[in-house]
Amino acid sequence: MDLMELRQLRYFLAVADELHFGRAAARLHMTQPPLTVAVRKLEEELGVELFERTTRNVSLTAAGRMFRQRAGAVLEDLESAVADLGDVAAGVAGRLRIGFVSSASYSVLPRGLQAFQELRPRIHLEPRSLTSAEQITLLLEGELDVGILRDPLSVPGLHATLLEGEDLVAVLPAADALAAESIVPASSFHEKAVVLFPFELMPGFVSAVMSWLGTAQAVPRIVQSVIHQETVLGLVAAGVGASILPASVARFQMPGVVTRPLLGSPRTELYAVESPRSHPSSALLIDSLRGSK
Amino acid sequence: MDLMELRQLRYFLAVADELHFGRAAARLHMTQPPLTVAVRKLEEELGVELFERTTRNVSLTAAGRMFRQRAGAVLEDLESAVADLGDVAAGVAGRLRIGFVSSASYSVLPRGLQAFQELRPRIHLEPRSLTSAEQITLLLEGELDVGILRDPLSVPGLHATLLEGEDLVAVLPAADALAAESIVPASSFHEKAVVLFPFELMPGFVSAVMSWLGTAQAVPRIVQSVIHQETVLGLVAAGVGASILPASVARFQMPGVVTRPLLGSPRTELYAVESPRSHPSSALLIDSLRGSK
DNA sequence: TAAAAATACTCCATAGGTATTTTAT
DNA sequence: ATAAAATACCTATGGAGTATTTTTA
Repeated sequence: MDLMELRQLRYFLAVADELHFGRAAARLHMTQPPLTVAVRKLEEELGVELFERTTRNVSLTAAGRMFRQRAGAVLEDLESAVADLGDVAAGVAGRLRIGFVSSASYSVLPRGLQAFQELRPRIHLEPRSLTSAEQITLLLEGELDVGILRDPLSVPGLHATLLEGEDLVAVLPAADALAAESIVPASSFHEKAVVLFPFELMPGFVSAVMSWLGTAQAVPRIVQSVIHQETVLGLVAAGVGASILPASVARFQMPGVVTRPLLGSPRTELYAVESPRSHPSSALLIDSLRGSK
Repeated sequence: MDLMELRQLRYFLAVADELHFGRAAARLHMTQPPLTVAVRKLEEELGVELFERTTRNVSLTAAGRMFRQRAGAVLEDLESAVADLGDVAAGVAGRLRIGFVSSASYSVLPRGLQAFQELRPRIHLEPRSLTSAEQITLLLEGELDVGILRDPLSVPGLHATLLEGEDLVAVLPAADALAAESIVPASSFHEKAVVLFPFELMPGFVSAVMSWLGTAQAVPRIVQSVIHQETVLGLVAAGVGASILPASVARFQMPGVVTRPLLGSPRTELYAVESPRSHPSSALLIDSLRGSK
């Protein structure tokens, strides 16, 4: 059964169409004897008679009729796969696996994907919400074509493109003393209860925050590490602690939470990172993300 | 493109699974060099790179990922077709194309098909209402596996099995003078307006009727030739003419129509006819039709 | 430097050709 | 008697093996 070959299927289908070995051979640009032999061999391998033959008449058996249908469909499927291959290689078809940090899902991502989809309607986009660390792992394994993440620690083998920079802001419970300030210095976070993203999952972003705090030797007390911006805001509103987040959190307008600019205007940056063995349209996607800021 | 072979697809899929030419070759019970060559050749034929390779790392390209899906599905489809082949050849699966005259659709057919379907649930039955003549043509062409028809003129190459015999009856408008008789002789049809099936479409049945009429040299006036029993009854009810039909028409109880037995009790017979190149379960179907009379 | 892919070559299995025979109408 | 499938035999392409080289992490 492992010896069956497409050649034999093509021969079988030609004979099934013509019901005449001579004409089928002509159509296949070959002579009749090897065709007869090849079809016989196929029947032996399958253990089933596909044709009833006399020297005057060739006709399909019930099994042959069934196999004609199925084998024909198989060949068509294969041909359509081959036809699509060129399009995928050229980057006009296929699927593109995209990772993104949740904070990208409100601005860059939706607009960028939409712009890209208009250029490449036959590419199926598969965006997944992932942490920066997860994305870097998957990008290196080739399981992701493009990652959208914050402040990547530069990783060898991955090329990063800046999508947008954004100021960081202090996120404070309304009742917090610091809420009275119009601008918050790093020193004021010293010994303060703080809710932050876990370093392991967002190494770039957290180290950016830490380096700003380091300018004033401020060492905050990390009371919680949580992954999602929304959760951070909830904890701040509940008075668990203060936090530092990208300015775009202001979009949420959460009651009981106020935001203040930071002294020295530290920034966080959103990058698109391309896998070395990514889909050929990855570059175009990154352009779309940059263009639709 | 016409040179692609299943062997190459199997090789490609093995390498795509292992992402390592050496291990893939082992799995295929072959050595590494010819595997490398075969995959390279496949890529050349397709005009597309399926793998990114270094001596340290083999990974799929976007095109390769797509082709892996599609080619894998193609192989599975083919294997399932091959697996089903045995069942079709053994007659436990497949489709069975059945022709029947409309008058069989009330008794033999439904019961017979149901009985058969219980024995062979995986065979898909395809019954079609056809005239006797159409059935004989299709049976000879191998386009039909079994035909159910009346009084076949014996045709070389077709084997007929008697399913049931039935008396013929006179079918008369209620107002007809013959309706007063309790039994109708052939002679009374001489010169009489008669509605009958067309000879070309039901040669066996019509010649049976004619031969009975011939016993009394009766020559009726054929005023209409129609195909369906139901239409014949409508015309008789409308007073267009008398007719001769199988006794089972009594089932219809049509107002304005009476039936009378015929002198000499001529009969019509329902046969199952098997195509010479029919499905292996044709014989079983015919048994089912006979058994459930 | 070591592991793995690529290249070079050799051999033989088999696909396909030519010539002929068999068979069914 | 003839058309077409089956058989016999031959040839050569190319698939697979062994030995070796090249590459990169």
